[in-house]
Amino acid sequence: MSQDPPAPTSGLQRLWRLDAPPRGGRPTLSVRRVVAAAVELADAEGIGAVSMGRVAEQLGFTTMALYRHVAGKDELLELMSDAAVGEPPPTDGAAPWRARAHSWSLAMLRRVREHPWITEVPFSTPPLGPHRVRWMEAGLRALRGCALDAEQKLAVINTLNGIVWHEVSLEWQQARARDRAGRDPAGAFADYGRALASVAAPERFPELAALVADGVFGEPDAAPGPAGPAPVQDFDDPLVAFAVDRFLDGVELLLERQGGGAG
Amino acid sequence: MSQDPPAPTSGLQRLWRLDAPPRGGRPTLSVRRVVAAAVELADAEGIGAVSMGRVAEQLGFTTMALYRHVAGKDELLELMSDAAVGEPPPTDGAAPWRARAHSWSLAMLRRVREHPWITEVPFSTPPLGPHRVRWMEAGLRALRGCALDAEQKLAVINTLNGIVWHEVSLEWQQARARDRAGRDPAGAFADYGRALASVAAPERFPELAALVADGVFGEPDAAPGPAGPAPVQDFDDPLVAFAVDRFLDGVELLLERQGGGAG
DNA sequence: TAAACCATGTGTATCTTATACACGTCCGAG
DNA sequence: CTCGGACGTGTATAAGATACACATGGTTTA
Repeated sequence: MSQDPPAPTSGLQRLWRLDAPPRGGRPTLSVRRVVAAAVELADAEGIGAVSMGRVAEQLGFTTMALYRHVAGKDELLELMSDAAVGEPPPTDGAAPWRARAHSWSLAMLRRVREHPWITEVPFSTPPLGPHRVRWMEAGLRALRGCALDAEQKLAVINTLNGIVWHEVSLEWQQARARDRAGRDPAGAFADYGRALASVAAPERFPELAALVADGVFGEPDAAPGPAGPAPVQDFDDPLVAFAVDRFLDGVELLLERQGGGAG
Repeated sequence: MSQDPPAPTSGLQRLWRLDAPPRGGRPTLSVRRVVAAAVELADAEGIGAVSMGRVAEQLGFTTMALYRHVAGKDELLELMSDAAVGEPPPTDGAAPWRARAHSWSLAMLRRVREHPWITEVPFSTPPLGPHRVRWMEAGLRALRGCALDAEQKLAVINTLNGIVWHEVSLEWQQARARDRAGRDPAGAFADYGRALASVAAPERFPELAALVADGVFGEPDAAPGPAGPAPVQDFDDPLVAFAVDRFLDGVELLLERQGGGAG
């Protein structure tokens, strides 16, 4: 009755106490290992493949063993996505805020791309995990010296986050559509461009049709082969970079208008 | 063999053919009705509540009846989210692109807010439904007369989308956290602010702690009552508006730099 | 050192859901 | 009038989450 008052936040606590020393005895399983296995599984086969059973199997334990370490699947998902974003990179104290914000965004982009399934996890909670919180802190630190008020800073990092997540989410969906087409040549279009083309009648969707014709979604004359391996484009960021840069330009502009210079 | 070649895209087709005339005879159930019922359910109780069974019950049919009209739950979800975004508002031909883009974003924001569960639907496909596509078209139309190239226009509307969705997603998560706290006063924090406060130790998270202290996440001295009904803030958009405006400012700036004026 | 404890795993049972299949029915076409 | 197909129904199956009660071995306590 002394060491652990049930505390109103078991969930949150678990989120932050991954390292609680193994309490009773043999430290075979652990939250860390469970989460790690789950993340690995998701990386390999998507969140769809993450079931309590599969994770347990991966670890060589029974399904129910997991419940000794996580409250349930929801909590596991929360832990997974927090773990997957991992640690933010250090903030370059010398760089101006603009450059720091930019690289913070790109770092996040890369991280999320490594675990694209994060974008599919149905979050039930706003970001409260230790890693997420550390990214927030890092983002705010990046904006130090920028003359925005607290609310605006928060809006800035939220927006950057939104841009990045949305982008990865789209990439991911397209990639999936692509390889669904690979597996089942009859069931889906080889790529988003072709699908859009089939659907965007030029009379009703002139603008869209023009984009498609422009090849913005991929060359329309790319081999329509039954199930080409689809050369995984690795546009390393032009699209996101565009968005991030425009947004940050806008923020800079605001600062200039407001105060004349950077605080 | 004349009216409906099986076509490689039954899914896509169903997405676009909601109005196919009732083929055989009595038009009791229909894709429309199924989707409508599902949307209603999701609006009322969240996507979590949407199961084939519940939807069927809602309509007074058996679960299996639904399968005559949709291929399965995934397709239903796709149809639902397309239906939920609905029709984009008309484009104001007279307004400048900037204003049009702005109101397009706000229209989308409002729409998504009406059906916040959309942000939780695990998309397996890039946007191909008729409504989604119409929103894209509308977005592009809004950008007509703006001297961006095709790719950039696409990036702009994607970004605006990302900003909006991410925002709604956050609002939604916070709202849920809030009323989870209401239901189970011990299980979660009354609000995000308090939760963050409990977690963001000032020594390790100075920036964040400052924000929290600033009351950016809600006043820290708000009654910590066991389950206050939590005055649902209705910031109609200041945060999103900030993001959208900054971004569009950035785009304008780019155009000025590029060409001197708007095409 | 012996006894009690408790954290950890296990096995089994249950409940919810999605979905395959086969059957009956009623409509309109020939 | 009869046949075929669209539409609903009912039943069966399988996956998955999770509650519960029990076994076990190290830790702690008397």
